Amino acid sequence: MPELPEVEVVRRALAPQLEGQQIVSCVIHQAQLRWPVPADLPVLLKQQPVLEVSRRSKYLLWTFPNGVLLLHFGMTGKLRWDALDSVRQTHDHLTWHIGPPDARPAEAGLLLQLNDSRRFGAALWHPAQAGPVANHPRLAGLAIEPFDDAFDGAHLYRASRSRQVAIKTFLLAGQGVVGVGNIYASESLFRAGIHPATSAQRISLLRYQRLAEAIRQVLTAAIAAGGSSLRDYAAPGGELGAFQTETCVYGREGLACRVCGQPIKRIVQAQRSTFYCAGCQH
DNA sequence: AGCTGGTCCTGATGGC
DNA sequence: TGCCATCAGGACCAGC
Repeated sequence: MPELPEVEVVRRALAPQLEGQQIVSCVIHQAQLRWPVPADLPVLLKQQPVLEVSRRSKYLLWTFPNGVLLLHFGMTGKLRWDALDSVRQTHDHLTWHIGPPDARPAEAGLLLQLNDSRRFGAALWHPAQAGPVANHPRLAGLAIEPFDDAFDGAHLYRASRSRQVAIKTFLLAGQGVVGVGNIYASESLFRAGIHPATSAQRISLLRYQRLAEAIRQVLTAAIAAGGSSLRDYAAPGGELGAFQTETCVYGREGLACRVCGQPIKRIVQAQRSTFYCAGCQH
């Protein structure tokens, strides 16, 4: 599932391919995603140049002169390049025809498909006249980015005061830092040696400093691992390969901990699986 | 204000 | 072999 590292990997691949190009056309095949895709999106995007491809939390942002397109990949969303004459595949919900900035011939360029079988993803529009995209309702309340210079243990510590929920649940809620999903929450807590059921408000500043560092390390490693599998992504006909990040605890219930050998445990917190090592995490 | 549980959706899985 | 029930999961949101 796309978490922050996956979205960042996509952004890095997509930015040089999209920036400076124009949206020749845009077609909505299925408007019913997490929220309805704006019906006027094809009109808004037609012949608009892509100025920048950026990211906020797990949202991929395409900036145009007249506004910003926000893409969220939910559980199963992905982008795929296709040749112009390709047949649309099952669950391709949005198609962009991408071409050179001053392209007269409509046959120039490639198709970019948004494919999302579970339709937990989203495609939203933020008009330029509404001000900075950070004002968008979906972005306005988001916590700090994990790679922001201002993100550290003290930040997590402050954000967790009066929060009685388990630290794993607190991380997933995205109120202390964004972009840490179910996989990386378990992995970060393992790396920091913190038991996932610990109440967020009862974790010391020192341990939060370790956790903040662990989050950065885990996400950095995941982004680095994604780079290799993504190489094909940008090529026509290529696909985004399965993300082969080596996990320490996630999905390893019953297997030996890579550090101490104890069997990895699985519990359910807030209806989400959590994996941890009772030997390493307290 | 904080917390719990429901909700959207489809594909994979397992039981019978 | 086929059918059906169950489950996973991001993130919002209603209701306590």
